[in-house]
Amino acid sequence: MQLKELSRQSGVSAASIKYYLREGLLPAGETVHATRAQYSARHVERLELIQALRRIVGLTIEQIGGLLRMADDGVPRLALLAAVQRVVLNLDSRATAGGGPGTPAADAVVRLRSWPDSPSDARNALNAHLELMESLNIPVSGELLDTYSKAMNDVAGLDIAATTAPESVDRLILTAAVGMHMHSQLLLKLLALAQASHAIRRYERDA
Amino acid sequence: MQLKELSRQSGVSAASIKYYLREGLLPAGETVHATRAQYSARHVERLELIQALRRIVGLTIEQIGGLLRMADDGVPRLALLAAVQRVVLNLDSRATAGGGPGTPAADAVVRLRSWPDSPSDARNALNAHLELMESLNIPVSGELLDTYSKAMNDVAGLDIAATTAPESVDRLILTAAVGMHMHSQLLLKLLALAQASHAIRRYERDA
DNA sequence: GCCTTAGGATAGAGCTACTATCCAATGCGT
DNA sequence: ACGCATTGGATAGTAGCTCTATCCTAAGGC
Repeated sequence: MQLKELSRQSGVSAASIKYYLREGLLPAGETVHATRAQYSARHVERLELIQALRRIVGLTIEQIGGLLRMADDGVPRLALLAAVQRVVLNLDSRATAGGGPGTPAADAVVRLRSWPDSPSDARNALNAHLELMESLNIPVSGELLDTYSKAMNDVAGLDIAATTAPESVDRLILTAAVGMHMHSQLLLKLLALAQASHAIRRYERDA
Repeated sequence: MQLKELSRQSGVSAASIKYYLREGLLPAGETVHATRAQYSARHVERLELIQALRRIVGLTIEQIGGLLRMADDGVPRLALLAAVQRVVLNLDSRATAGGGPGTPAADAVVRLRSWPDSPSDARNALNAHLELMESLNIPVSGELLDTYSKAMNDVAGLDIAATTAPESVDRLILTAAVGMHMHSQLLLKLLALAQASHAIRRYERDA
């Protein structure tokens, strides 16, 4: 199929497809002649992936490009999942310069939950975030971290258990990114409702 | 003090202050004469609040304006807190048209946790989100919701208990917004670490 | 042989949050 | 009294992002 047909099937405008080609999100079609290119079902799939990452997950073109380039370079799946996590869960605060000493609180959490103690984006992000909270004078008690981390441990156990390894790398990215986003948002919605409920009870009691 | 001094004390450029005045984020100073205005310590505080909401919490000018106008209109604190929650925790997906029938799953959660059963932004957002997940074919089991909501109930209990009512409304917004944002981000960082830990264990076992 | 399409380049549009410039009016220091 | 600095108001420009549109030449298909 050629550009116009690809546009029709994917629902993405021809101009946008050209833009994605320029930005390296979509591999070039097979050039038959200087002015004719063939696109395949893979291109349709790739476009659907791009749309989902843009519209549902809300990633930027640059972030999507990074993930897709990793996928095309054959990066191992675990590393790819870590990259997905980084962009979906915002682990790349500029403050996240890896390799710092680590906060005592984060170390305590990792020990308490007996999580594998290896440096990672998630670990660095946690350290950076705890330091940020400290610098803002927001207290983080051991009890709070304990409760939070226990809750997240329970949740993550279910999340990972529900994960089945998909066929293609593109689909791995799709399900991982969309799933992570939806689950984290679900968590925040439940948090909001729980907070509101507690707040109502408290205000009623005070009144 | 006049504009230049206000700019110096707050660290915000004079041009930006003018912009905030135009957008109604900052109340006009007391006009002494046609070309002279007096600003007070309240203006400095307000600017610090605006900066925190922009740079730390990442709200848009429009969202900040909405909150500040509510505060200036003397809206009750509980309603103000709900508004803060809405913008900080992203409860305003366009799909959140309140008053729908409600999903059975959400009803079940509310009953299970014995949360006050009143329609609210949080409740609507949860309903909309569950419907969205369903439309995307992402299964949400009762067990998952149970685990998630129990975790969030525990967490919210601590969050609310830690809240002390601040003096001024401006400070209420500041501590609520920054606190909510930092706590929700902390939760996501812990979720990331927990997921990564579970994933590593799983991949190791599979390998 | 003409119409359509590909690819490449470039420019514009719409959004957000500023930033800069220009202006007339006017107070303050000297 | 005079001029510099400052104010509010208006307007325009900038920068980053994601497209969208236009223009062009080359070339294949009917």
